[in-house]
Amino acid sequence: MGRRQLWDQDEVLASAMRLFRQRGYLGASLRDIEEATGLHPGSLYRTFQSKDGLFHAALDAYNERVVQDRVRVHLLEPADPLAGIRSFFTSAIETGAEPDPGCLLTNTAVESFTLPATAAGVHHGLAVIEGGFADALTRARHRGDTPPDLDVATTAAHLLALYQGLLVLVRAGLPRTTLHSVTDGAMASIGSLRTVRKQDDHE
Amino acid sequence: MGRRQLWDQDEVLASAMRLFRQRGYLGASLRDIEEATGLHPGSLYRTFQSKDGLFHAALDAYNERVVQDRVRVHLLEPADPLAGIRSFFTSAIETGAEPDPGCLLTNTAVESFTLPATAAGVHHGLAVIEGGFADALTRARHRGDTPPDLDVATTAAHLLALYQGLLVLVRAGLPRTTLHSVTDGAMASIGSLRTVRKQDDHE
DNA sequence: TATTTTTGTGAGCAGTCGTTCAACTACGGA
DNA sequence: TCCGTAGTTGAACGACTGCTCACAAAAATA
Repeated sequence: MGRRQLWDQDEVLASAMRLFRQRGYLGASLRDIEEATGLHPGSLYRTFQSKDGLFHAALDAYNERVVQDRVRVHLLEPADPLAGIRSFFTSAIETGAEPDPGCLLTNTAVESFTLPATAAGVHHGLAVIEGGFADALTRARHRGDTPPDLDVATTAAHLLALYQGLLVLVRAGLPRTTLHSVTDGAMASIGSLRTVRKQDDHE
Repeated sequence: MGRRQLWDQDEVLASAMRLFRQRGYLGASLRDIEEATGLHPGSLYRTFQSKDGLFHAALDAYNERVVQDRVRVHLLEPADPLAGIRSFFTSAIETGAEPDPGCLLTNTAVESFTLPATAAGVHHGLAVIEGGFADALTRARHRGDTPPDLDVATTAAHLLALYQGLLVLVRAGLPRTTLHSVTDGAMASIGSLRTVRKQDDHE
């Protein structure tokens, strides 16, 4: 059935993902992509149709691999959900990369919000993170680690915003101490959001 | 002393600022800038030396006008500091512009972190916001609106991260209801951060 | 008025952008 | 072995990029 493909699609997407995280969509030229992936334009366009196509494939791969993995490891699986939430935050700070590539979702939301197909990918990734927070919070509540009337949904949205904000500050290059105090604030703020319904507040 | 300048520098910087907020640094071409400001390249380069130069001037103007104004109006001046903090958040949601241009600091931190001169401008703007939060929190504590042992510095960093995260979610185009619940979370979380050190806190 | 000094104008430069495509290479089936 | 098919290669395209500069226009000075 003809010649075999010489390259691995997962590897190529991983390289493209790395490049887009560091330089952004507009900042990564096709020459850069060529160098990073080792693919010549012909092969690239045969498979992904366009730069947009490659970007969306990379964004999907980011959601399916990086985001889902991180959510599973830190938010869904740990026996201690609150400790998991904390490690979810701290692991975003200590990436080791310099300069920090940040999160492709954050960067994409801010940079290329105009492309409509992109918005869907970003929304999906954010929803996965928010869902992970909600799951961890629900489990923490059942364990008695939070107030019983914790407003899980609102707290999950709150943590999502805090996490995205942390990634902005990471990207801005703020000192580690500041970033860690944001994590401390995130953990401390869990439990401050109760369901408003009946106020039976005793403490 | 020669011919007079026909254009107003503040107006030009305001137009450039608007364009950079919407499209980003890389997304705004010099032809776009020409159209937005009404300036021809010759005048632009005579005054600002380069596209970078114009961008930095626009970033400085953003810090000095937009950021400082917002901080003063919502965080420094209101008699009720907590209400001011709330309005600081909600006013970032209801901008009326579509799509929302977001915050030039957030966008710049994420997009063009490589340019070193840019980092200084971003850091400065973020510090102004954080300082505004700290001022409002201190005043709220003196009024008895927060626990007396509120950790002002950490809470200010916490609110800064939340605010930046909110701007990311705004830019991602999440529904208003989600954004408002982030604001609710921000307000509820104030007071959850106490000073850890065991000390004689009377005030 | 003539001269000097500053600013405005926009055609045009060299380089880069995303993209195409014709020639070439390797594989399966006849 | 030869053909049909799928994949690879890289030169080249028009459009666009940031930027320059020779020239025109207007104000201050002589």
